[in-house]
Amino acid sequence: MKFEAVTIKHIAQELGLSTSTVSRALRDSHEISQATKKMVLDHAKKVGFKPNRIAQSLKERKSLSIGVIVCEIANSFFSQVINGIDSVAYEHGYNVIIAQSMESAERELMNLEYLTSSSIDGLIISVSTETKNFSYLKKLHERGLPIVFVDRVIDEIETHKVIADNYKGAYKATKHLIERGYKKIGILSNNSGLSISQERLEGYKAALKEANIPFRENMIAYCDHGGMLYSEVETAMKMLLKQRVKPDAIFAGSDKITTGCLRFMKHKNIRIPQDLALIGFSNTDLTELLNPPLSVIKQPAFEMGQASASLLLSLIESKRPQTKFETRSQSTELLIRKST
Amino acid sequence: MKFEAVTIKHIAQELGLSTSTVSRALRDSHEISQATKKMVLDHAKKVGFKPNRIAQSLKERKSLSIGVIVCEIANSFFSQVINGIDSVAYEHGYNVIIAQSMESAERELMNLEYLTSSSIDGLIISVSTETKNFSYLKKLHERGLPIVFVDRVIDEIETHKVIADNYKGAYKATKHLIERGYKKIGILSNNSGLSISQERLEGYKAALKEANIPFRENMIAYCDHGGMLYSEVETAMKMLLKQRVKPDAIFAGSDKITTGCLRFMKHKNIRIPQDLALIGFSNTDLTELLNPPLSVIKQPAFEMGQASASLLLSLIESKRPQTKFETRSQSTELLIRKST
DNA sequence: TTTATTTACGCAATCGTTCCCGAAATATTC
DNA sequence: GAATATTTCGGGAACGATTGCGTAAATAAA
Repeated sequence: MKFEAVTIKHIAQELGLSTSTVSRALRDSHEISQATKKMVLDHAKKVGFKPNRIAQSLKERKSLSIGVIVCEIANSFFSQVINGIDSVAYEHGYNVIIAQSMESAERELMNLEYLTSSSIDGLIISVSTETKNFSYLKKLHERGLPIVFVDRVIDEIETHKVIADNYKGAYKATKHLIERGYKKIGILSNNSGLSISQERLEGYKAALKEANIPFRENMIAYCDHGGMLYSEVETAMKMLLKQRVKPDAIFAGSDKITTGCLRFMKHKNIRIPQDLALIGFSNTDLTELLNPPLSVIKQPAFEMGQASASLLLSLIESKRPQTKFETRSQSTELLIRKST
Repeated sequence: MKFEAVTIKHIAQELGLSTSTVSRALRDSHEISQATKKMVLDHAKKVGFKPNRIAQSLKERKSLSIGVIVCEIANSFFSQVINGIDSVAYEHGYNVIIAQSMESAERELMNLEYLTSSSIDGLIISVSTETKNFSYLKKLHERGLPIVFVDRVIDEIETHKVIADNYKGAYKATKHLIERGYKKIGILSNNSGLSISQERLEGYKAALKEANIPFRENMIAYCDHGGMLYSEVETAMKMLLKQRVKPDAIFAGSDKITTGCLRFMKHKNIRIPQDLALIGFSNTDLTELLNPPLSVIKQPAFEMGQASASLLLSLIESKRPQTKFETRSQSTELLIRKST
């Protein structure tokens, strides 16, 4: 099935002009007379001419589309980020091509190859939990592909990065728990290799230290795939609960881990917050409707998406190679509810 | 910033061959000797050659990308649909370009113009609540753009459609309420113009009729934007509750309406299900963690996405214009929990 | 040895736009 | 009125990959 479009050549023929003249008239060049311009424009409108973006891309050597790789679209945080990206990309006439890594380094690599072969002008990526080898990404970056990291960043590559203030968010959450009287605070962390995990762990430790509570290594359990599988949250929680000194509160490190933890506690009939308090990073707008209403640290996901898109566009549209990069850290919000 | 890629021309030059030979060697043409093939392939691999998809698209007159328009990405139902679309599109080497209408007919039209000018090979769309004028879409379809409707379909255009079994879903939900002893069942419907609203209303009516409960017009309230704004759910609920005969149960017609309704009832301290029972269409995986755990009708969103993508691809890749179209209806699931 | 056939490759056009040149046609200057 | 400047347009070459056609050389058949 073909979708026959009208081209500049058609217009030129019907109007007895050359394609160059038509092209210039459409682009409002100064070297075309008002009369011809009007004629061309009118006719173009009449026949519904739409420039072929693919031909333009080939000629201009840019595709006007940006690639986005996140671990999962159907995740409230990332879907909000995408929403933000979409909003500014759209404004600037860019397409957004989305791919999911599903927390798999292999799929991420495939997506990467795929998107770059699709001639994207730039990339926004939040690396998967599994990714340990950044060489391909690095190579792409060195070859000149504009890249912006969002949320899950890596140090090895110098470029713009957009993150939430994970340190402070975790600090605030932990401090809140301490102020509520909890002293044995378990932390359900995302994959230890992730930047967000490390920052959040630091924030957690800082709050403990400030309250003179010693940090215990066995109070930390990792969910290597960010809670994408319920089973890993379950295992982590069981590990935490079979310690000699059981935690009286849990601080969960990601959206899926937080809700996964809540699910676990419900299954085990653990009362919240009496038996065990719960606070975690989460971006669903349903947290206040949960049982109990969940205290959460909320990230400005939409704004983070917007920021990363505008940074990427500035990178793409800059004439000469950038050398100054910024890491934009956006503040999180602590919402205190019944679970703590 | 440019991202200089290696082209066929480079390879040809370095190997002392013509571009045609290189191209043919890469495509494993029979008219190239094994020796040259090997030489080209090895060299291509060494320099990391990736064919320029834009040039291919221009030549082949297809872009290998499909457009998707939904009302909102950050909506559990649609993000799952997109997930399904992505999974099959990716397998077939297609890009997915996503746009959001935000329930606005104007934005939808802009997205439509935008995506088609981006030379998409086909379109999957779930129309916005506001859309009343389908002429642009119709024109596109007549001009040969393959289109598949998902969830929110329109009768005016004959093509493949993928829907959930809305009639049966609504019927099951209403019947369930009746069996639980509720007789005054209010319905919080999505925009009345939408196919899904009509089908769900019919299912609701059928269940009432079967139980000899008369249908009352004032038991139905509409949320014209599908509950995208909390305020419209609030208004609708207030309207329902100020009737002379107040409902003892609510059947909500969409994801956002269902959770919006729950939110409203919490704010008003309405006990669920004692004062008012609640069941609704929803696809969030958090419903069992809500307070109370919500009885819902769940749609096979991921599978619907998959189905629409494969139908679209069959349309795109079919040699001659299709005339036989199917409407694939996928069954919903009734999950009974504490809210009813 | 001559003719037919196959093998292996290059030339050039094509997809739809853009843009560098050059060239009329018209306008301006001395 | 000749020389110069300006305006307005067309020719044609890109962009990168694909492909029909042509052809030289190598091989096979007569």
